[in-house]
Amino acid sequence: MTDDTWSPPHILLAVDLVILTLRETHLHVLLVERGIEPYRGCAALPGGFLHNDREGLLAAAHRELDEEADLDATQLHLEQLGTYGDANRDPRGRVVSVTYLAIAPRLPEPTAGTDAARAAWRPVDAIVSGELPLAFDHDVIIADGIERARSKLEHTPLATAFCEPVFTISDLQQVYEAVWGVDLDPRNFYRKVQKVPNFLLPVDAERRVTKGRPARLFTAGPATTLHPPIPRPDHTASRQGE
Amino acid sequence: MTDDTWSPPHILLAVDLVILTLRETHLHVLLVERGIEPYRGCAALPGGFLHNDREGLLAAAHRELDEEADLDATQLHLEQLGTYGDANRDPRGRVVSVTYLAIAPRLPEPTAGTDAARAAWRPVDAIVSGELPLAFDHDVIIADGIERARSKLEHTPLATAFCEPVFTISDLQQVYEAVWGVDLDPRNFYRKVQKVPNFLLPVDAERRVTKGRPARLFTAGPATTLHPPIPRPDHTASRQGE
DNA sequence: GAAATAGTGTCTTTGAGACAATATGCA
DNA sequence: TGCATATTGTCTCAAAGACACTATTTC
Repeated sequence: MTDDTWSPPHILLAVDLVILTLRETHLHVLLVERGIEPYRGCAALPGGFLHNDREGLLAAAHRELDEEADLDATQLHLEQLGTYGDANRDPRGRVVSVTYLAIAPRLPEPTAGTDAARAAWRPVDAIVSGELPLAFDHDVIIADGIERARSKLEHTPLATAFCEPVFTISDLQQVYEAVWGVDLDPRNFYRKVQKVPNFLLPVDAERRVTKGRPARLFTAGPATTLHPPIPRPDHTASRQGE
Repeated sequence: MTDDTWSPPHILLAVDLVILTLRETHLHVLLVERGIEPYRGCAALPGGFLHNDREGLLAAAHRELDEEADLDATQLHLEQLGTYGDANRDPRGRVVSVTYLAIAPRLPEPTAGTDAARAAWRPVDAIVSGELPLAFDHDVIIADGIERARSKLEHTPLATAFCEPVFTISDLQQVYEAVWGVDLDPRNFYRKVQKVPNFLLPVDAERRVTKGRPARLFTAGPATTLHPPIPRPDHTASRQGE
């Protein structure tokens, strides 16, 4: 940064959270109902303004996660998604929002009696289709968050962050199918994820109640990137005509 | 965002740029010399504080690109890299910096007589190795920018942004080799990039002066993502020194 | 001619995807 | 038993990488 002269900035810095989870095989995002203008009564991402007392951005994200979603921030995958600062995105003035993407395992309804009482899980389908209008540019932020999650499923063990600490390969497949919005062959998926080194660690001699044959249980391994990756099925079949 | 009470924020918002280019087969980044404290005389990324008069973040990035690098912002690939807001990253107070990654073709030395007079291209090797100390956390920002560029080479036509409007496949290979820091087989590379639909468009019946056989010329095609990708060699193995 | 760079062919290994076949539980 | 889910096997095709070989220029 340089040493420009500048007028005293009247900029407010906010932190907003895109918290994704899986409910009933569908991807959901946590939204709150706004209590005041602008966009009063409208659905919006949980978030808030930065505390100026030397609070770091990531620390602020964790604080909002705790305050608004009543989620234990520890053990939750959290990463910076992007910063949104269009001049007119907030009618109150210049608000720049740093957004974070959080991935959570299956979770109960937000607890009443807390800041999170106004919060609820919403299926992302209703948002991307425009059925559920959102405050500010939060629809764009959510779309970016979903795309980020989709992309990271290919190369990172992010899918395990949607699962319980111990899970079956079928559980894992449901994550991929829900986030990507596709159907995958269970047999090929099974072999593929098992072949990636350090992706899944078998939990010795365990099983689980279901209808058919019991499934082996796994935990997330130490891998940070997947080699080879789990490729997302072709969503753009285009060919060159030379 | 919610409706928290908050103390009036004393936050300064800056925009910093990681401008990468290729010079003599090595990746370089544009750095300026700081004129005032803190870090006076130290190398730093070009950038500056946001003008508060409803200037968008991307617009601010373009403005700094023009002011400090004297580069024509049009035709330059520019994307948001990340936002850095650690509480103590700037001794003057709370400065949150939104960073952008810019990719430029081979460029001349920064023009004298402008804001860019203090600017110079520096090899990234000297920075990641710690030989050239940087102001603030700019070493981390540059490292993140390089990693972003490396990753995007695999799945996007970003490499063409390092090239002139018309280029040979050999030129393109040099980009991949410089950014990834590896050696690639020219014959496999040749076939591979040509096989990706809409990546390269042949320029009809052109050639270029060199020592050996003339090479065909290409321009960037309309592809936004590469199917199949150009895979980065296993970087757990060898790296090239020099 | 030799040297240098551009471009093609071919072989081997590996992974992706389709899908048959087998295993093991529950009603 | 029959059904449902889990797991294994096999086949085909495409892609990655190694590398011999041909093509076209300058010297």
